[in-house]
Amino acid sequence: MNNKPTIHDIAKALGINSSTVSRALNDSPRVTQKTKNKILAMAQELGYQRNVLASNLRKNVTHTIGVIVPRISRHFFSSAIQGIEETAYAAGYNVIICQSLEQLEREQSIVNGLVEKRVDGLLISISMETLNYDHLDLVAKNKIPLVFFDRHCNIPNYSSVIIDDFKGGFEATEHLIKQGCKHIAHFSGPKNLEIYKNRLAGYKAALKKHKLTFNESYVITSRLMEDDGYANMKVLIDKNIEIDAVFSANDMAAIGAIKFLKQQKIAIPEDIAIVGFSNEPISTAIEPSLTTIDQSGLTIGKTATNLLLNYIEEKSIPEKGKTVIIDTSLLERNSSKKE
Amino acid sequence: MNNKPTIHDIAKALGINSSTVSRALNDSPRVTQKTKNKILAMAQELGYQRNVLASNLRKNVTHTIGVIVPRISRHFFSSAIQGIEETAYAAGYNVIICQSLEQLEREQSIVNGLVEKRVDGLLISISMETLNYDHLDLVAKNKIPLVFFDRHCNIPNYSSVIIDDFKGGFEATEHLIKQGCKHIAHFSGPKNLEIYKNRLAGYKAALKKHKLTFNESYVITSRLMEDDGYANMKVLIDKNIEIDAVFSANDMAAIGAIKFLKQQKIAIPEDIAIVGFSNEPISTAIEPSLTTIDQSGLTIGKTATNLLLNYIEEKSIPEKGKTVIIDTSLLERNSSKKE
DNA sequence: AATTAAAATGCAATCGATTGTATTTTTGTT
DNA sequence: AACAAAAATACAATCGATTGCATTTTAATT
Repeated sequence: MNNKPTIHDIAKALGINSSTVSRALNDSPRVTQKTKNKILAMAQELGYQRNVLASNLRKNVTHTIGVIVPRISRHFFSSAIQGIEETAYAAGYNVIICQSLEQLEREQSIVNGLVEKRVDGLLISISMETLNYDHLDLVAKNKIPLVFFDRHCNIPNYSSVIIDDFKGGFEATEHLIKQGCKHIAHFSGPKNLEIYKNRLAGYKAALKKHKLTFNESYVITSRLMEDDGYANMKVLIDKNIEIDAVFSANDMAAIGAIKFLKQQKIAIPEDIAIVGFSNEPISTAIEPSLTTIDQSGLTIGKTATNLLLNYIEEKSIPEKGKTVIIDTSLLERNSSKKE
Repeated sequence: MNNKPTIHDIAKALGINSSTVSRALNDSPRVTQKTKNKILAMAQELGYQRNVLASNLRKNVTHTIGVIVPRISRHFFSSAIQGIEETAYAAGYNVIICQSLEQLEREQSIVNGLVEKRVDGLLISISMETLNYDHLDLVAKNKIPLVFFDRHCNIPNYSSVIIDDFKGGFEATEHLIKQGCKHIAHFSGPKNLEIYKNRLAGYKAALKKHKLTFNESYVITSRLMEDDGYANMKVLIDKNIEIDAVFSANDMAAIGAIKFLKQQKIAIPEDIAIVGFSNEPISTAIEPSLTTIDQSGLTIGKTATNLLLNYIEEKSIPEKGKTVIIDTSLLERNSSKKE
């Protein structure tokens, strides 16, 4: 039986019109308190629950925001999602989470599905494969507000909430230089992602400032999984490339490198110092503990959601998106402190 | 302008009826291929997208499943969510994620909201505060299929996907006994959660099997955060309670204990051996690496979702829920291996 | 008491797709 | 060519809430 009570049932039971019931339930000033009380009591009695589907259809909203991340289980993303969910929930919005799994095709189909679902807004951290942005045209065409977080695109119309990757890369590298390192390798990620471009740029800038020459062969690009870090480190050692430090663009690859070095009994930080990026929880547990750049997913998620909710409630998408930069800080730990 | 084309626009443009358009778009056999082609072409031309809201209202489905977890960013839950999302996505369902943040009140209000949203099914891992289940009556009343995962309730009507906590607790403890430990403490979690009751029961059973006496004062109950583990360990040491091992009901508390012991320069595992539970990624990074019980969130998430999807598609909720038990295994690492 | 303004409620269309039934068109048979 | 059967399409109600406009009721004023 699908006999969930509707406003019509309430109306009939009270001998009044369903429009009045609707208004009463929405606490409209057009209904007397007396009638409201009667209606509320009857709603309670019948166990009425608003049919959100019908309401949403009529009002053409969903109070739902779509979130696309590469992978939920990555710590950074799950903390960002935590921040997103908390902020959205407080504002009365639900969150639909989808994973691109780093695949462009999946990302495209997800965007399509979410637009079809009529989400009120979108938060996206793009996949490593995302080189073209045609799938976002649909979002623009439907005037759905969109905010990038962390992994953003360089499209002027959209807003982004990101961290200062350049500064992070710069500080990480400068820190190594101050420890006396002169030959600093860099593990970088896919070049279509701005974050990795910027971390690399920060690295280069720090070298330049301290008059160290940039050496192309010191930069190894990979997908920055733990295994990649391990393999990268192995390549550097096997090829006998003379380095005394590594700045890895994320923690996982740094951990991989540390594991390889420990196996080879190469001293960290004495022989090779390591700095990561992101402050994953694992970075405090590994030995030596990993120096890294703190990047609060929670803060990024909250900020991005607040920005998006603003656009949604104002019902206007700005001509020119703005970029909010969340500050980062260097956490000095044992993998790089030489004194 | 809200001029998204509807089936009526397509119908008008072709001089046919919108019901035919609807059937064509749903690939009904009641429409000729010729007409279908015309309609599909026109839909393409107008940039038509189905209004899922209207469709859902009419069909009284949402193709959405609601997921409630205590906290997204906990690694176990984020992997479970990853499994849930992947399975749901493959079946054409979206996933709304909500966090109880371990608060009963929040859990209640979330359940309410999701029922109101007319989710097709629910996956829940209950909060530490959840002692009464009245809020689930609404779910039953609305005949919404519900599957618990990991943190389940002992309500016979519902299905659960859980791991064999008893066996895990038993194996963890027996492993310590086989290493020669005779005074094994246990860090337990809130007693309203079946998982902690069962892990404790496994612990007791192993003691009994090996003729070790169970000592009430060896069991410390807390919320099992890292800080709790640290504090628990401190209490044991400060009180001079003579123990040679700890079985912690989760990894985080075990890590806290390790950190305290390392500070006190107490040797692990020689003086005190440690076993955790869950195989968090951090457990391989800590030194000594943590012996633990492997518990695949991904598998649990996938299994629970498949079970739920079955109930949803069969449109029947079984009288008696079933319990699926996912196997666990002991991962012997350095925090407990004495030889 | 009559009049009018204001407040409360009712009416009916609407959001867009779906679907049971009715009608029209096509196809096949003699 | 006539007719029945089958196939294709059209009609209209429906899902449940919302909302502009119309009508009724109440309150205020003279």
